[in-house]
Amino acid sequence: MMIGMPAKRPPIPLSRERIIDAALEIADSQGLRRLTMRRLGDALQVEAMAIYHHLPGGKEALLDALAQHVTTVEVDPSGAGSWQELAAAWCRAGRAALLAHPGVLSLAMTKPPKGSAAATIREQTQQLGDAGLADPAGAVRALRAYVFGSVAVELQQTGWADPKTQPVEPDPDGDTAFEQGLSALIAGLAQA
Amino acid sequence: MMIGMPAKRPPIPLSRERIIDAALEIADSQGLRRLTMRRLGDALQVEAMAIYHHLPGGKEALLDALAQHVTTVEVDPSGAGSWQELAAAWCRAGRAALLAHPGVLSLAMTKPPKGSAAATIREQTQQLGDAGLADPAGAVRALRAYVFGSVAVELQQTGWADPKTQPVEPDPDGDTAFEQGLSALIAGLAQA
DNA sequence: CGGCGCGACCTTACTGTGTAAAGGGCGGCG
DNA sequence: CGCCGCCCTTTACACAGTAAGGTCGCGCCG
Repeated sequence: MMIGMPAKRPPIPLSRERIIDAALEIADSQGLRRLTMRRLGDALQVEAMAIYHHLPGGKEALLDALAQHVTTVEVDPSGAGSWQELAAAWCRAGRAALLAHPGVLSLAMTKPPKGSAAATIREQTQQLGDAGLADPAGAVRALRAYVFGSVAVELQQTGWADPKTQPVEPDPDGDTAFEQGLSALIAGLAQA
Repeated sequence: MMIGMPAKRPPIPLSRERIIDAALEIADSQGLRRLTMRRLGDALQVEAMAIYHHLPGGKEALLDALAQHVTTVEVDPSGAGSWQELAAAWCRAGRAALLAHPGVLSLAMTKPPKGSAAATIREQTQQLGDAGLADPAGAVRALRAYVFGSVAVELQQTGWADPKTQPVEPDPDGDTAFEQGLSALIAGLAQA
């Protein structure tokens, strides 16, 4: 009797997009360590091995894709009057993308940028150069460093990983701390 | 015949210190993903389970210890004439400690600081406050962010993880890039 | 000097994980 | 109607972390 046979075809047909979204949700809600092929399969109502069909390269490729996802942003340069504003806009966008998925921050910082992530960096460099900044490559490097570090420190202090530990005194919230350091950095870059 | 019996006692008696050192070496040379209890045991000429005796808490505790190890530094404030110099000294020390063990950077940035790592932060804040800086907490936060991010970006660009990928143009070496951004940040903090 | 207790290490065993390999079944094309 | 190819599942294996319990050797007490 074929009545109760477990549907061979999944409810909706699985795609790279869906896989990455589900992976992000698991990583964010339960931590990277608990992001597992089988668990990911469960979330997608599919056996773990089905994932390999849409993501050749297995888990390594998945992690690369996640890193890429949170380091790919776009900024419209037309809204900025000066390179300072433009730089700030890029930094805020970058920070927002990283903060949106705290679970994969360590991947974003560790994995070398490829594909769209590398393209993002090139675009940012291009725009800042066009906006009149001398040595845009150096500036982008410093700005990226600050954005990465800021988000890392912010997540540390909000005690995102590990429950228990955060006996640090009440900070100013992350936003204002970020803006303060950011304007300091940009001011410093101006007189370089 | 007791001649060939595998020595029950290891050549040298295993200690928390030795465990952490061996773990750092494995993580640096082969990557965090290959740092395994059994492999660590092999490196120490011991079965994996022996480690648990000296490191209650297992792998989680080990990773915490590693993170702590690369975020614990000391700086002698007597050599600095201004808070600017002092801040720079702290940043250089922090960067050196992180660069010394690239394999565990992601842990250092992810895990909330505990124990000696937290003490390091408190000490830095204290010293900068004593040196006349207003809002030392905010400054330390910004500086730490920049140091973390700088090292991350530097390791990305030297292609530390993943072989293949680093089609970025030849950068200025990490040292000078770091110093440039650092002086920019400190200059910006001065006029805040 | 003989036993003995205890701490450092080992053995075994179980659950989970990544992934290669091979097996289905459902849709469409001839 | 039969067959093929795509997606997904099944099965299998090497290796991960770690709980439980065994074993050896050292040092201490009598």
